[in-house]
Amino acid sequence: MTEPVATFLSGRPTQQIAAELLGKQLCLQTPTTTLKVRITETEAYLGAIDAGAHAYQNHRTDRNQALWSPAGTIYIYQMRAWCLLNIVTQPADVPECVLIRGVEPVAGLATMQANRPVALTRLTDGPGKLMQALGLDKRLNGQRLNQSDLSLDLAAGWQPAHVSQTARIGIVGKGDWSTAPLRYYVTGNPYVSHVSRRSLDFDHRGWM
DNA sequence: TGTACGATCCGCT
DNA sequence: GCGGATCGTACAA
Repeated sequence: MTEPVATFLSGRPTQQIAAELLGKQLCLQTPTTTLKVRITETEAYLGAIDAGAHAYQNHRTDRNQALWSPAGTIYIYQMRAWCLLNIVTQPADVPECVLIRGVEPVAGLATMQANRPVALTRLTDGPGKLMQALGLDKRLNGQRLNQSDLSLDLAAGWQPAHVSQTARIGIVGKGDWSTAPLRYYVTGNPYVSHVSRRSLDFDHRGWM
């Protein structure tokens, strides 16, 4: 992992990292092209204390062991028929992460639409959808950002005009953790899950 | 706009 | 078996 990314991911709470990842650019090197996307929606998962997290009470399995690796490690797991992308955010043995729930296409749109032939507005507005559009699966699980085909390019980021903060999606029956405001998204951006089409900013898509 | 349901993998009972 | 950090289709209003 290159030094700027290590610095970005170190020494701050996972909630703050989740918020600041909005607008940052992810790059995926494929055999034929480079796919680029900007992050529009994230969720923070706070490890051992978080009843909504896979690492709750340090519960460790074959599936989630990447969470105990250092910040910058990629954690991908399968949910039903879909794979979901997370970035580990804390030092080794602190199993916190950020789930990437939405991204806005920047480059390689034709490849993404070939991977996922749906309308543009539904291409990457969900955690499983964006993985299908990028053509990713569990093979990247346990690898590291910027030391694999997937990298975080901090220099190319955009700035959200406004960030919305809500409860996480799909965390049901987990007490206060079901309502904790740990989901962050670029207000008005169309590439965000579970937003009504009427509330979108068609001029700037929520960017400054 | 919303609710219901099946697809289909992993971890638990 | 059952349920989950999901998604697409079917169907109702």
